[in-house]
Amino acid sequence: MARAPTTLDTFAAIAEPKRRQVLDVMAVGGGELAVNALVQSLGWPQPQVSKHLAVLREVGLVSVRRKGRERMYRVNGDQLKPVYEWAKSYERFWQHQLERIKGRAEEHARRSAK
Amino acid sequence: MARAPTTLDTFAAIAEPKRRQVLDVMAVGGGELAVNALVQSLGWPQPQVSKHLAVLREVGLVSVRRKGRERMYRVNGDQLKPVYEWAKSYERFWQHQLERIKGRAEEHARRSAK
DNA sequence: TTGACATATGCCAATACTGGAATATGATAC
DNA sequence: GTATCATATTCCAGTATTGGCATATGTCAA
Repeated sequence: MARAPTTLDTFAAIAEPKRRQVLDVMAVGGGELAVNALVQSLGWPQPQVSKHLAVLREVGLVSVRRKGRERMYRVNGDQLKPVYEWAKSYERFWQHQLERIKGRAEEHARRSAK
Repeated sequence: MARAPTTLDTFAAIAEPKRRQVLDVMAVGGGELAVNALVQSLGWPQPQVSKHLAVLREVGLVSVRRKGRERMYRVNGDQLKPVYEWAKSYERFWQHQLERIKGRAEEHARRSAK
């Protein structure tokens, strides 16, 4: 057996740093952006941009609209809400700084001892 | 050329559904949990649990403490804050969606009232 | 020491993901 | 029609990741 579910979901989609970058550029743009505009902004090969957009589209993180021979992409933030909610449910855990420091020190000691 | 950066970061760590499950069980527990307790709760083979814990440890999502021959794991929610912040920065994109739904509902109500 | 318990690690096979280049599709303009 | 622009898709190679099993490490108890 092998690589597990790989359910192509939102979490998997945003695991790729480049995909987050794509979303970030689109967010700054605010409205719609053509693929070419993204290619310009990001400086990546066009097929690479298109492929990342395809993944984002499949999980519903972006939506597309045809406009002449261009395709206008728009962020669909809706799909990020579950991520937000999930992370937020751990809010109570990010206040115990003493605990964190202690844990890190132990981890470091463990690794150095090897 | 291959599988890209794969910078083993927080986003990649939580991309695995099972890893989120591990965190969720630990969060419900509230405090510390031994590996065996996780194995019991999850019903997975022990090596699998240990390996997922190792990944979570490497990115700092959990911390470990020795207690006799057990290892007590604890959620380190601190590392989830960046995820929370990033998703939150897209808040306006899902509020926008809400506005649109609200607008449509009002429109519908107005038409029904006629 | 020996043995049992708790956890981590190493090795392997299978797979799925990414980037790259070439090519296909689709739409406009001439 | 043909040429050109904009974007998507296909095929490929390389690699990272996962699960499964076996085994190693580490700790306590008798």
